[in-house]
Amino acid sequence: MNRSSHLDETQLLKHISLDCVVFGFHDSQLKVLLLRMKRTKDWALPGGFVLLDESIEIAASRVLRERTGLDHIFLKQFKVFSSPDRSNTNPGVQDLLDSGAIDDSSWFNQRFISVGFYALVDFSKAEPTPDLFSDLCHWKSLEDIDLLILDHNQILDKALETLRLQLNYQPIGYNLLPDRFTMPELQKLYETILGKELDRRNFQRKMLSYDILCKLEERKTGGAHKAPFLYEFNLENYGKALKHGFNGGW
Amino acid sequence: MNRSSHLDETQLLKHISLDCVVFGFHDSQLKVLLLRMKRTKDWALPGGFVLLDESIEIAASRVLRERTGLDHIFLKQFKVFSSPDRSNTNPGVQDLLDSGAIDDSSWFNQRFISVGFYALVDFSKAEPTPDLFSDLCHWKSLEDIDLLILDHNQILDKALETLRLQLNYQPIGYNLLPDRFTMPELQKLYETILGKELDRRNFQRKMLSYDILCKLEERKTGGAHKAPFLYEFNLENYGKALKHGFNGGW
DNA sequence: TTATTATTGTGTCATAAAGACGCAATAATT
DNA sequence: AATTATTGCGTCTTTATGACACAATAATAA
Repeated sequence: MNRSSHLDETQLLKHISLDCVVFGFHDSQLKVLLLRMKRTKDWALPGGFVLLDESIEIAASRVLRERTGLDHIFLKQFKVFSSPDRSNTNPGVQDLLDSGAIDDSSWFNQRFISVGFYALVDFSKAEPTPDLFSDLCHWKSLEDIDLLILDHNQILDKALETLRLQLNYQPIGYNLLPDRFTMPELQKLYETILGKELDRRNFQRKMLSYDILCKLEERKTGGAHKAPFLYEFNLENYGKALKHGFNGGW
Repeated sequence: MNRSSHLDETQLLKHISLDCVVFGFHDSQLKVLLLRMKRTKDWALPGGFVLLDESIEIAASRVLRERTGLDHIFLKQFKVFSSPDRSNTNPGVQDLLDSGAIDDSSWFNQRFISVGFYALVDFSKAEPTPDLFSDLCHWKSLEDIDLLILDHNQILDKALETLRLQLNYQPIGYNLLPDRFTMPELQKLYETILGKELDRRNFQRKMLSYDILCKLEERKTGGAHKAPFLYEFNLENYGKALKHGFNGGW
């Protein structure tokens, strides 16, 4: 999908699509970017197709640029969804066609194999923007999400599972938090992703041991209690940690 | 690809292929299954295409069944390779066409996005079998592999990287070793995958702590020295470990 | 202005995991 | 029967994790 008002199918690779699970963090909640389909009002993950001269990664970052206004988003493939009947589950392609939500049946009627990506973005910087087929683009809290079109619930679940796994061997936060943040904020992010509470003091000890944080002189005032220090990521070490991973194991 | 003598392109999903990095373990070495192209004698990873009614996983297991004679192989997607010029690297599609290695130019001339899988198989049980386009199917030691067609070197490297990562949070061995094995054999497998030596006693302690092994009464005789005990995997716990993973971290 | 309150900064102690290494037992070979 | 390389099992030290104590403090309430 591009910014123009219609799909130029001749420029797209057939049978291949991509879907993005875009995570943001706000009000101590994990949010996901969703689109509402114009006519059926069904909700869907942002997605798109691959131009003839694009890699799938380039296509995904183009789609995300269109949906969020952001460039250089953290983006990772996590699974290919290819069940031959994936277009017939939940509100499926036939429902969308029947309802008129999709007017270009020849393109959408083909079988698609979809590459799932998850993305981590700074909630405060993204500007949610609908695509050609949707009238709304919104952040939704995980618990507020029910039925999505096609196999998008499955895609979302798998993305979350992958994100939780990633937490165990890679640093997270740089892409989801503002540049400067407090230790409690970082901890809350981890707790939200994991879905469980962590000990404040042990969390800080472990996080500091990774050597990816810079403690600033400044504190974050305005809260109702003792002002916590601000931190920022040490990008050099953060990058190394991303590359090499924590928890070697062996 | 199927067992018949030609490709029935009408039954295949266009633009989509899959490539498998099949790992085996033999003589204390990690091996990978490779095909030699009929005319160019270039080496390639086993791969194939997706039938109209198949998921990509089903297609991959079909391909592996054809290449190894084995069913229910451990198989995992690890990355999609989609660079628009991937068919023009190394010995690329054009070279294959020029040399006559491929006679069906209309099918192979399209752009493919390839889903990379890695597989773990019991070396002793597999029966390497060439496909339509190859005259040899062989196990090759990692260090003996040089230039492969297309982006297959890149695919192989990424598979190995993924396998090493997997070692840190999942059990490995059931798919690569015979049913009964000794602790030194299991250790050697880990050392080979990781490319480094491990302390014998610490390895055993850690491995036993996972509670996925059953120590048998019997020992493996025939070696030149003290006979080591035989072990087998406790499949129930092994399955749980696969599902839940080691090294929680948080 | 002072007391209150919830939260933050820092530290301790007990337990568990990981790393380094010692030594006797033993299966085939000399 | 002695030799040799390897295995089984253990110890000691260091590091990481889990659970919790207590003083400091920023906004708010009295």
